[in-house]
Amino acid sequence: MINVKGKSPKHSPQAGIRCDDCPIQNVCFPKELSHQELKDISAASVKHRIVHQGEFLCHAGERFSSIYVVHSGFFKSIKRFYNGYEQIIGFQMSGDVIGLDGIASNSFASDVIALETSEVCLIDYTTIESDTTVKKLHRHFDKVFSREIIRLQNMTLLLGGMNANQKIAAFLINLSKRFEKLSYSPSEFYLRMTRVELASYLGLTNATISRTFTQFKNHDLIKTSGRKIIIHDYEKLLSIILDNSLTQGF
Amino acid sequence: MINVKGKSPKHSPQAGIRCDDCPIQNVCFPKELSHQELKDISAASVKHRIVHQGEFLCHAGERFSSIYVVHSGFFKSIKRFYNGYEQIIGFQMSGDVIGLDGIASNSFASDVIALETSEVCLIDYTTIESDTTVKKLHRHFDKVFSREIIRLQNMTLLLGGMNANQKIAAFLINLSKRFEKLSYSPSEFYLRMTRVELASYLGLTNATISRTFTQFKNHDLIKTSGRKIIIHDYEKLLSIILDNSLTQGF
DNA sequence: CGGAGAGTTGACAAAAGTCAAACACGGTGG
DNA sequence: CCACCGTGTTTGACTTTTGTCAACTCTCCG
Repeated sequence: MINVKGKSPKHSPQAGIRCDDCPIQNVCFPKELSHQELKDISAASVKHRIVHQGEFLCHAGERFSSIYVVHSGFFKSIKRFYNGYEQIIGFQMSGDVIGLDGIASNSFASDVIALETSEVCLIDYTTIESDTTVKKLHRHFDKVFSREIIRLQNMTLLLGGMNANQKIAAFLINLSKRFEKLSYSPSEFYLRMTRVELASYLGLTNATISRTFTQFKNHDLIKTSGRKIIIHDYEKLLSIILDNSLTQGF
Repeated sequence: MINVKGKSPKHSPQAGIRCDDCPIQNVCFPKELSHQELKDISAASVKHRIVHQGEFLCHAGERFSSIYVVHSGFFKSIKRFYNGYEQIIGFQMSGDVIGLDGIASNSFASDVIALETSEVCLIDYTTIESDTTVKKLHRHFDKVFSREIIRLQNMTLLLGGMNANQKIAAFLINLSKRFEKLSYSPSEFYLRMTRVELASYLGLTNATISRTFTQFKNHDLIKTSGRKIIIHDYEKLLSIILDNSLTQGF
């Protein structure tokens, strides 16, 4: 298991940054804003913070209220898995935005840790929302956005951290869940894609897909005939994803 | 090279769907909307379309104006690389949202192709924007969102489709560009992360990172001493990413 | 000067890719 | 109705890439 952990957080003082002469103000605000608008908005909804090396900018699960923009310094963001596996899913430097994954569920989806002493700007998410009736719709689409970001984050975990067995088990379980949500059978369904398409999706080759399906069949985890999939042992599929050692074992 | 292409698009007729009795209406609209609000908004900004198997829902580069929600059927989305390499970055089924990557630059960032005859709902992006002054800010943050989605899409390409040499070349070039944008030297910089962190990010091990750096040094592509990187042959690094065959060749 | 953490390197093992042959299966046309 | 074709799938033999484990080196700091 790779150690990508950060130190426990310490005190985080305020930084002395002003938005109106910030060289990366175009990251935080649209160019079309007048000088006065920018001043007003930044006064109302922007704060600044210093984060020292090794400190957490935010923790996965922590309540979301601000989007962060890196003013100076360097961060890593980490996604953790239930079994303790963790993987870096991004490095952020000056001008990069952190925390977009927090909007979907009002809590951050990854840990972010400073790799050197850094300054960040906090943009208060609640105050940049509009007051009109369309606000609801915007809020809604922000969540859609954020969910897509989380999905892609999970995709990087899968592609960067899993072997072929794990990837395919994860794929099957994911599909099973999605079918169940739509009130279709979670244990018996047809794939709509070819093996080649599946291979492209999972960063594998179709030969490996085939072999792994065969392997899963031989261990009575699933039954397949062509595109039809029957999941026999959901729990074992899950354990393959979570526990690397099992993967080799069977 | 994997063939994940779709057929050339044909005629795409309208589908007969109504939002107010749609089982997945909560995907397109927030729950808090009244029945009347939902009716008004859907009348104003939602259209429907049938896409037959093999047809494109949208092309990368095509002008963006709507977000798509899958009503029924199955899609694949594909990201293409300059050199012709292509990779599937997602499968979408009923309730999944397509096209969020189009907001950043007003054009879609990936091809989306139907794997079976499907119905989609088009949500007109322009009409769901608010009219207040805060509109600019929202529009701005939508772009920030969308850019993050595109970054993660590119990450899945890297993790799913590249070998160690390509991943590391891509990482160095990406970092070089980002430093250049911030008016730092693009050819000489310090890494802020350990080899272990880099390995976690790229889905490799630190041993492989080290070996690849050494290999790059031996071929005069870069010079390293500890965390300091000097890029000697940017063009060759680029060609490693783009051309698989070169990767083996040197 | 010594110790800790980070980085490099070597020997070997395991995973996945490559290439090619064989097989399955659905659709089409004789 | 059946032979044939094309597309997709499975499987085998072999190769390449990357991982694993461990030893060794380097560098920075106290």
